[in-house]
Amino acid sequence: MTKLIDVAKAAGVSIATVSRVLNNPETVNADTQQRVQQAIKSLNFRPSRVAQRLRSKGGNSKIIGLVLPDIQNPFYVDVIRGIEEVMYEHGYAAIMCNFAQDEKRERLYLDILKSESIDGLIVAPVHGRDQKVAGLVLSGLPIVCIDRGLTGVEADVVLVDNQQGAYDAVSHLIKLGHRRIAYISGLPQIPTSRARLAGYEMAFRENELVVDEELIKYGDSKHESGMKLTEELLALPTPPTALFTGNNLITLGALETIHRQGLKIPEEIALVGFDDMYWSISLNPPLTAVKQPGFEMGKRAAELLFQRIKDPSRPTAKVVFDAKLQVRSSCGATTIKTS
Amino acid sequence: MTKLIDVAKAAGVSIATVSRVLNNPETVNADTQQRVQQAIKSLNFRPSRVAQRLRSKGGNSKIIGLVLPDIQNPFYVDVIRGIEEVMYEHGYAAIMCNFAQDEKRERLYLDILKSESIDGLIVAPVHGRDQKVAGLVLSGLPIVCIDRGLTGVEADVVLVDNQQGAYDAVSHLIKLGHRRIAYISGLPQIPTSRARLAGYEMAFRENELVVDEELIKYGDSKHESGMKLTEELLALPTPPTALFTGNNLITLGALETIHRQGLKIPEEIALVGFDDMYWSISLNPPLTAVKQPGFEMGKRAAELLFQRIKDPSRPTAKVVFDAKLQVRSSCGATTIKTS
DNA sequence: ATTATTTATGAAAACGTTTTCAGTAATTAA
DNA sequence: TTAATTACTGAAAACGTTTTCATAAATAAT
Repeated sequence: MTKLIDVAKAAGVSIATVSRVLNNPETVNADTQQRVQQAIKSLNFRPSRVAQRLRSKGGNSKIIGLVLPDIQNPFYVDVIRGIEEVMYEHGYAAIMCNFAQDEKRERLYLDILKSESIDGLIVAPVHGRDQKVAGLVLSGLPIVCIDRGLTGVEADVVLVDNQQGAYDAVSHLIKLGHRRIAYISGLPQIPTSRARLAGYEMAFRENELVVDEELIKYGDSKHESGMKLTEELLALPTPPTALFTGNNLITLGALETIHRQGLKIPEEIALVGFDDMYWSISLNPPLTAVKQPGFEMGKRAAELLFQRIKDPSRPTAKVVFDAKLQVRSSCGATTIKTS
Repeated sequence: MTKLIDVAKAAGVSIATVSRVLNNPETVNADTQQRVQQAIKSLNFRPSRVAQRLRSKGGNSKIIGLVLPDIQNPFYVDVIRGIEEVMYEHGYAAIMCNFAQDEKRERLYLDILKSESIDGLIVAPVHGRDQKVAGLVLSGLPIVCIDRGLTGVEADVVLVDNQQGAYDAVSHLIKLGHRRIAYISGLPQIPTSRARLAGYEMAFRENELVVDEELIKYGDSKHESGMKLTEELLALPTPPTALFTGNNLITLGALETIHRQGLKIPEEIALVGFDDMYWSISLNPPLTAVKQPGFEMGKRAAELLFQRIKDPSRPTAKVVFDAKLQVRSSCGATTIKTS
């Protein structure tokens, strides 16, 4: 690795001058500058980011942390892509930490990131009262939360109106005549799970229907749990006529169980999922789903993070995107009216 | 941030001793050790990885780089999960770089990683003669290639027998009676695209059939290109009776086009894809596909990387996994025999 | 012509570790 | 009892930057 001193020698200046050419070119004489630039180019010099980070901490180490619950969920992949898009433009790199919905793992990653002296952090906290993340916010590290906010501490957050999205989905099912609508939730401690439940309940309330508690199931937001809970629901004495699934992976699990049991969608069981995928149209049947703009959310989060890195004292922002119902064919009118 | 000196003061020792307790506990007296450990705990001290990395370069900075072509492709997501699994066990973090099949972007990320003093790198090079990656290998950085090897330079590599996988897929179609089988390839410069083409051609040759060049299309390995090229194929005077798609995303694109045109699978057009997804069974129809064990590949790559970090001189390894055809219902017998 | 100001540069400290080297205290060998 | 090891520990250098401070040269002001 060529370093500052090599360039300095080649250009016949001190390392301070080389550093200045790199960071404050205007403070150095034009032809010295030229000589240094030349040396830099010919030696193909690139400053060590590690040394940079060690020396000048806070705000120009060009690396951020990314802490997400589940990289297997296409929604978060979209988020990552959005974040990466704007990171790349700024010459930033990201340390990716996938904590798989496991709080212990999240903690470990946060510790690592802390000791990596990152400039900032984008995180979807395990739950709203995540002390570890809250502590980092308080410590002054620029942080923006995505998908889920933090209660009790001020922090930027980018998310979707989950309650509204769920409400729309369930209302749609109700309008189609469904009355026994099950909700397969993700982990109950995740704020989005609760918000979506609230939307579900709101739809029932507004239609003067009562929710049957046995139709609400809690899982762990993964494919397997979607499969298993769907089995349980279908095994009920009076099974639901429609399913509202709490996220992407649950939806796919539910689909698998339904197909394995040879049930017809939507004739025998209707399905609406939270989270759309660009290939939802190719599912069997094309899936009706609530779409979150993951890519845009990621971009927005990254932009907010840069803003905060630049100006740590700016007031916190809460960006709420719309969740839009994409109607396809997985939830036609019910044949088994139960009202 | 509490640092070595704080712990040292609290324990009444020098920073050297604290460092030793951390790295070579056996060299320090038992009760001193205890005192230091106590101080570490009570101050909640964690060494700065940045300083560690700057000081002792090569092999214990606990961070690696991850350079992949397309995070949107579920195959790479599996790979990442596998890698992450073993990274996590070792307390390593990964800087994730998604170069989106763009060589310029790959180069920039590699430069960044270099100046981050990573311990090692797992990469799927843009193409076999990737000079940038080759240069890094030559420079002595521990590297393992995944999904695609490097020609002309010795490096560890983990991949799948692409030719065999493609051969199996196309043979299967031929056995079902198909003769006009199209191949939608990803970017031709990607080694896997070529290996899969070779498998395709081999299947034809072994069955004493000739390939019709107009049925081979090259795209950019993404969803859109899968859609577009499928349209082109279907618009042919005598369209193919079966499609072999070169990767995940192309398959989904093809599916979308086929559905939009209202064609029946497999009656009007059969489909076999390269890359399976765990939800392939929920597609319409359940997809027959060649499955790569992405998760295992990722784990293996990470293990190889650790081995090489420990012993940079060990001979390079080439790990070839099997690609297994998962037969589902997207490619029944053809009705339009053309032989 | 002298002083004050500006411009351009370098020397050296600092960031937080690891590691070498040397030295002291304790143990063993003679 | 003295010499030779051995076991611990600390001082200081090193990693590659950025930045402060001082200084020399050049310019402007008197």
